[in-house]
Amino acid sequence: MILHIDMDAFFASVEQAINPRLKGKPLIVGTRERKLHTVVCAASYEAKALGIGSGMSSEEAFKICPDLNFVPAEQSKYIWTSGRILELIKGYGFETVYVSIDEFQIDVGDQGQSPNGGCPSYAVALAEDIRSKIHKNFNITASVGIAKNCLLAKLASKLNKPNGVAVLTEANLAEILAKTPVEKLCGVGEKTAEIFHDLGIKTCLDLYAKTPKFLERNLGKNGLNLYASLHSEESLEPADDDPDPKSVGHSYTLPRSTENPGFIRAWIRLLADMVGERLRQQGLAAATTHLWLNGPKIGNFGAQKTFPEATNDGCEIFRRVLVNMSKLGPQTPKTRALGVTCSSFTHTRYLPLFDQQKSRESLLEAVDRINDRYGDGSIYPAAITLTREMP
DNA sequence: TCTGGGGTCCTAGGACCC
DNA sequence: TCTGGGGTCCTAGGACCC
Repeated sequence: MILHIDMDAFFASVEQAINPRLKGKPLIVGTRERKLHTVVCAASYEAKALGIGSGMSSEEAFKICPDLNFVPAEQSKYIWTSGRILELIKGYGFETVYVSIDEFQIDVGDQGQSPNGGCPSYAVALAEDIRSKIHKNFNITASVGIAKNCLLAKLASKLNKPNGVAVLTEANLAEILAKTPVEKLCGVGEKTAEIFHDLGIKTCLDLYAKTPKFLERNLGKNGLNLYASLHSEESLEPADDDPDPKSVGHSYTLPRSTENPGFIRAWIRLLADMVGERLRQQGLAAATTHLWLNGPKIGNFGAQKTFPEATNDGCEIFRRVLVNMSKLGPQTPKTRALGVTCSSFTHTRYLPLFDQQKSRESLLEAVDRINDRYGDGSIYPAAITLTREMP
């Protein structure tokens, strides 16, 4: 049996735990400092009760509830809390997997299963114990789903949210899957759901009954994977808690579209710098840079290029992004949003050090130390100050 | 008036190598 | 000179997740 542990309204709950004044009140956590031009990253259950949900623009949320409390997201708090919760769960001694910042899975083996498909009381007792410890230690609630595999356990965790436990057993599986729309299943998004509906698959039970051949014919590898995850009875694979990232990027949506090339270049420079700083923090250097632009005329434009040497210097990343941008021609297109992403990493400890790079590296080290000590943005390239609208 | 920001994985075609 | 078959790397784009 697998237990899927899912924090309830995680970011919002952490903020309410830190600031008791926010307890019991409608609250949203936004993606930016300012409460306008942001979207809801997490909503407290008090806000959800009013019809506010994540993904909604904050303007819309404030229209529904003018006294809404707003807190800008601060990743470090959630990462810290997430890490402590992971430690707590690992303390039980089962195979544990970190799924995402607010989700964890443990494999309790056969102990959770009783012979005739009845209630696996051991797993339920364990789930309640974990939930109460999380509540006691962090003052936030969690919901737990219990089932024979990860995908079904994750599905189950949503059934009695918030602050509840749900168990899928052989005895109740069909009944519950029949009541659950197929798009609730992780891995079934908008496009896949559309295909399923055309095939007459409406509920999770409809999907559960299909053969692997049928799913492969209609969805390719994705269908085959879905079948495997849905029917799997394998134990949890040990996974690395902190694997190296595959890509690191930053993007930003401007308040309005602009064609001002200096403005756009300054933003690219800033984003490149932010990416470089994060790469250095993680001891990584990247060979591939990717530029993404979005505008009314161009739609989504992406261009990536791989260079022979890896870098984590914001200035160099910026130069490389400009190479990508030249694919657009000499004219700067009207731009609404832009992003810089790096990938194809090597660890800096394996990187050869050339003499001419040494002074550049000590400069970057000094910049990082200053920003570390006095806060991000204490020192930055002058090229970024081209416009007063920069944060 | 579109609607943020951070990611992963998969597919498919082209270039290039043996 | 043409042709086959096997493989890797790179780029672009789509779908999905939190």
